[in-house]
Amino acid sequence: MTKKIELRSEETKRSILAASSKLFTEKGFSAVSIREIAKQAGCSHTTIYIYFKDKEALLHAISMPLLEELKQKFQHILNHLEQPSEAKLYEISIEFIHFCLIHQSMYKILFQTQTTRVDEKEPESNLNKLRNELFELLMQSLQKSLGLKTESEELLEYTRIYYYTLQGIVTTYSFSNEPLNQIMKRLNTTFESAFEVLLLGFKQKLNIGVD
Amino acid sequence: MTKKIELRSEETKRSILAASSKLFTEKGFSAVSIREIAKQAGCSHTTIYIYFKDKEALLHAISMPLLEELKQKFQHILNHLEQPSEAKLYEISIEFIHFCLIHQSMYKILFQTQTTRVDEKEPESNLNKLRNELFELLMQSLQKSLGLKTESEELLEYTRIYYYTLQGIVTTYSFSNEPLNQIMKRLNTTFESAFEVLLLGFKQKLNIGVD
Amino acid sequence: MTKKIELRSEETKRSILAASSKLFTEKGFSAVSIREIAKQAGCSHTTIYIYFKDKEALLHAISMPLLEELKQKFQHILNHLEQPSEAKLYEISIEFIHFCLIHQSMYKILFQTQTTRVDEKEPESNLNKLRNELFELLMQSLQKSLGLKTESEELLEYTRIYYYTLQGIVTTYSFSNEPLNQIMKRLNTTFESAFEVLLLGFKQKLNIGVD
Amino acid sequence: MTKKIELRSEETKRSILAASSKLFTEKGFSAVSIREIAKQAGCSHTTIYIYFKDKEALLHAISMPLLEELKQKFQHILNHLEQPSEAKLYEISIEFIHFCLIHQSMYKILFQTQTTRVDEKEPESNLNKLRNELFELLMQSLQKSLGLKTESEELLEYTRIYYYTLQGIVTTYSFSNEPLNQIMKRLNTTFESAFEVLLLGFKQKLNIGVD
DNA sequence: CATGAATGAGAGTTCATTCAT
DNA sequence: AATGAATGAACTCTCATTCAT
Repeated sequence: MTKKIELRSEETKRSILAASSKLFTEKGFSAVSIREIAKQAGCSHTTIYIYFKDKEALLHAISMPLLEELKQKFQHILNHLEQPSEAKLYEISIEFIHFCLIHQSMYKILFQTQTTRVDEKEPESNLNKLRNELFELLMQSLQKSLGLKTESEELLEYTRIYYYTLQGIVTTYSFSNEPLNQIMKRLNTTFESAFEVLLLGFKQKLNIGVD
Repeated sequence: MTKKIELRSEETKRSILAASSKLFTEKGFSAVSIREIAKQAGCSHTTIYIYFKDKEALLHAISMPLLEELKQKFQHILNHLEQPSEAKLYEISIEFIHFCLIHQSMYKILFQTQTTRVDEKEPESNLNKLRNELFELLMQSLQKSLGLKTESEELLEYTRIYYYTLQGIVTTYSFSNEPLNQIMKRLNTTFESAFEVLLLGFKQKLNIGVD
Repeated sequence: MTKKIELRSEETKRSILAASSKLFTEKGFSAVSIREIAKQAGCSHTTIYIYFKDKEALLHAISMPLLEELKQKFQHILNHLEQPSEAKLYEISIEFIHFCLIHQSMYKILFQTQTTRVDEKEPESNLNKLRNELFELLMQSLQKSLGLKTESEELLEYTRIYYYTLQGIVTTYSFSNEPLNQIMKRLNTTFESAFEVLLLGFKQKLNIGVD
Repeated sequence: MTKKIELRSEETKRSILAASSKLFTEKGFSAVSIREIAKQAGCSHTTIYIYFKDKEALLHAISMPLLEELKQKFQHILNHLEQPSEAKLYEISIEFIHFCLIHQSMYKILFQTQTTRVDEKEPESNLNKLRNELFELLMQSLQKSLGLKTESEELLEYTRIYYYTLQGIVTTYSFSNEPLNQIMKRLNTTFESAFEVLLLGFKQKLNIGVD
């Protein structure tokens, strides 16, 4: 009996999450109204308030699985693919860019929002934790590409630089109206070049430092 | 006689601009209401409509001088400072980052908004023009640092890459709550390193290409 | 359970319709504000937007039943009354004039507004359809009074002329401040005469045409 | 000295009147703003308030000359044209219809508004006086066409009926979006027919009455 | 668990009008 | 005589949210 209800409840919650995810991604957080989400989710707008304190809580609930998904992609590339380290780094990077451009309007929230709400401890720190994990994976990949020691100062620094460039690319291309495919194509050549430049720079700088 | 009035009018307009500038910067464009601006400016909200067609017009009126100011800083560094090219590029970059972080929430509008309003030609294209000019100045500075030919393909590509990194840094640090001074300090070491890496990378890649 | 709620909802909707109807009739469409309606209806102004998309939708919701009612009166006179055709025509006409004068300020909307909104097909075309049906009934009545063929050119023309005169009477008397009863009385003699003149004219013209 | 100023003043007033007249005619009274008039008149909107108490006063100041103009056309047709009486009546009628359709949006004010404002005695009664004079001229023309006695009861009644039809035609065609030329063409055949019908009816009724 | 009903706050914008000059 | 500056009231409409059921 109760199980049935619980199941239904779960389902409703999931459909709300799916709807918000879709809409936020398409139109951006503040451009989507609660009623719109409810309509898409096939429930009343009041129902949303049963599961989520407010609009922002909903947002955070969405962010997690998205980032989780990205993390798994990263891990898969790192662990299950038979490729040289650099190729893996390249692939991870493209994956990251692609992911950010797909979730254009969520992007800001996913990567840039300060997790301010301290009252509800858990969800925020979790989000932060995930972000850090993604960064760690990127670092790990860069480390292998450059043959650096695991915990060196340089590694952290270089990863940051690398990460900035990725972010910069995303922000720049974020506001184009072209379809994603085209953007990714146009972007590919530029990124390839950027990738080369950065790796060359890193290596060169390491050599100099050694001297 | 009339001068007094004109002066008062000018003052009102200025106070509106100052208020909007402040508020937009603090809270972002759409989070600020016309009435809020009026209160801050010390006038009625209808008065704003005397001077500016609508909210967006107000925004553009603010954007232009800001970018103009930045452009002049760029030009000053490029033309009037006695420094090696690389030092100039470095300084321009820091200036750019600093500027973007000061105008945090305006940033998006200043650099990332598609200029959609095509009906009224002037204001928008002017904004775009300014943006391009800023990019040109950056390109020019990079060109001199790398000793490249003025219109080479590589130059454009490298400038893009360089610009991405700047953007990336800005976006990353944009959402910190630290005071600007501290951010700039923290950021300085990282950027110094990034700067080195990029230039090394560019040069290396040019050499390889030559071979 | 739910029935109670539904009933309340229905009641609210009805009270909104009643209020708008009253106010529009008294003061004219654009002179009435949504908040005014809400106050009269005893609800918040936002509630109105729950039931009606916007002000215009509200207007149409009012118009339809009114015209429907008039149409039924027409039909009742035509079909259920034992009277000579001319008497029926006379009665229909008086009914029409009466109706228009009761709904003074709605009059313009009911009969004269171009139905511009083409995007949402239904409501508008329905209104137009109703208008045409009323005209058809009038035509039918005139046809029987004159003994004309159903689809003749003359019939259409004469109905137009007849309709103009009705409209003219309404417009003329529309702006008097007298109570409706008195107007109708004053108007009666004049209309009786107009009725005679027109019918005589029509018949005479038909005879001449025949010769 | 003073004369020059007075002249200028007169001129300003005239330009305001001209502007309002044009705009009211084009867009209707309430759709025109004071500022719009001022712009068209080439003066400040505050200037308007020097000459006219408020928007409505402006409206009444415009009405008079317009009606005056129409009256003169009527008189010209009646007195200076060499045509049979019926032709003159026809022409007057067409003139009337034409006038009303040109001044579409003023129409309501010109012919239908109750002159309520009693505080300023003069202008209103003048407007009413003019309206009556126009009606008188129409009556006079009809009287000659029917060969009736000047002050007969029938004449008044028939003129009313005739006037209703004119009004009805105007109201009906008022809301078309076609250009005036086309409307007048379409309207011509219908009116010709209506004219015939009415005159035939009048004459017939007179004959019957005599018998 | 879920919902329709209802709301207050607030958004941008326009208006006729007044005041000081 | 004429004006630019400035205002308050009002407009339609949207929103996130709460309440009673």
